[in-house]
Amino acid sequence: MAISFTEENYLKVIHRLSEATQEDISTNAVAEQMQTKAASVTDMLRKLADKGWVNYQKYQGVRLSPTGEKIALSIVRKHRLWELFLVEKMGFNWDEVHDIAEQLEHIESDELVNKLDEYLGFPKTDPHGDPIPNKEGILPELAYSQLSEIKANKTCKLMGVAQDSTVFLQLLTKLNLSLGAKLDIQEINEFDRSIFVSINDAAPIFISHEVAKNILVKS
Amino acid sequence: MAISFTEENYLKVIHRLSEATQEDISTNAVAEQMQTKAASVTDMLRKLADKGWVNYQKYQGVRLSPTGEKIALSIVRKHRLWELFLVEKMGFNWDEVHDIAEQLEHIESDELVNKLDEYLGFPKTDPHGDPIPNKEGILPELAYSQLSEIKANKTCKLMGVAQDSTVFLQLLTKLNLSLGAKLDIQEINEFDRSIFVSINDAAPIFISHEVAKNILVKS
DNA sequence: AATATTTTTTAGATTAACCTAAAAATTTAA
DNA sequence: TTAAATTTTTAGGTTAATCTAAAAAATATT
Repeated sequence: MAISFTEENYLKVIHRLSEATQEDISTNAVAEQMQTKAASVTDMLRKLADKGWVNYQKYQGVRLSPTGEKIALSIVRKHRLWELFLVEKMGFNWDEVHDIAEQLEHIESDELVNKLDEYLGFPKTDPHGDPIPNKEGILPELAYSQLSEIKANKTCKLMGVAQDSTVFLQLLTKLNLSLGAKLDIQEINEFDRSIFVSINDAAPIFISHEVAKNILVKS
Repeated sequence: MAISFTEENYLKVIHRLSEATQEDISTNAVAEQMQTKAASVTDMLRKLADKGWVNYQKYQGVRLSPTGEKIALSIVRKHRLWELFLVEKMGFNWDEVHDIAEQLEHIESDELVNKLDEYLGFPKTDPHGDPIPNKEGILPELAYSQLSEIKANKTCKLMGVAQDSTVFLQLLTKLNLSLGAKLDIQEINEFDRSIFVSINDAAPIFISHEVAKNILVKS
């Protein structure tokens, strides 16, 4: 069945919201992510339900159906492969690729996606540490912790970010924080929960709790 | 000013039709290329004229304005660079890339296009021998002849094709005809204007006039 | 030059995706 | 457990891109 860019974006957003919770996703939550009004979302949810891509009962919120899940994962796969392509092959920085990948993720050609995957060496993660679903739509679960949850005096490694907004990534870059960085937590301040941390054995600096929440690490 | 995919496709089609003639382009000609109805074309031409991308007077046909020409060339540039990328880097055949490039040509990022250009080594032509406009939108004029215009007993080299439909390109591939092939014209048959020609010094074969018209060569 | 044919435009509808404003349902709080 | 607040849906419109059918203009033919 034919699918429009808009429908793809809705499925992607519902998928993203579903990763964070087991609950059904509310109309308002979708509206906020789609930067649109709740009324428009209601219309679209009915349409997506008619097409069999979501389970939706009015006033009850929405979930992806198995077919919808498959479609969403194929979009995520494309998005992340293209992001990696842009960084690895085109020489973009990790904070510059999101918007271009938002366009490229809608290119329709399974053959192209699989060739791209091969060209990149069947990568497991994108430039932000997010896992790339494979051809079968299986997404390797990477069990990382938020830096904000790590105890003082522990050492860990930066494996990913929970956000890929330009401002956030540029801040990390400024702090010399990139994938693979070694983090030694010296101290956690009770007052504002900011973290005093040494990055790659350099002199320690302060990182806000807000930033630490969006940094994913492996012990 | 914002531009839609549809508007881009109209400008591209008007540009393509304008290459073949000095005359204004008729509504019907555009309709045929766009696979749509003349009435829809009329509406769109008025809109494109309002935006300043074409010069259009009703019943008088249409031409690209300088701005429209610039936009059209940037789409052609993207299309051809992506086609070359697909063949050179992704390993597609020259008859498989057209439809994917039709999608990729609408990706909006000057930075990406220029990086792609660099990545491909600032190529002059695409996989079908068509010239690639440079960053400034200048399209190198390649003065090739149709194989159908070459006299008997001459030798020439295959430099491009005047068509990139899958059926045509697959036929050429079957005949062992690809860019750079050496062609020795043995004889031109008066009856059907078919050509008896040796390809890369192999035993000569027959090529129809229709095929020869779509093969571009350099003497 | 008058008529027939073809091309192009206009008029009026349709569909997808959105909107605002108002109504209905659900959830929260007194 | 009612009332208040919030969320969601419905109703009715808008815009872009298309369509069909009919009217108007341009071109070709006798």
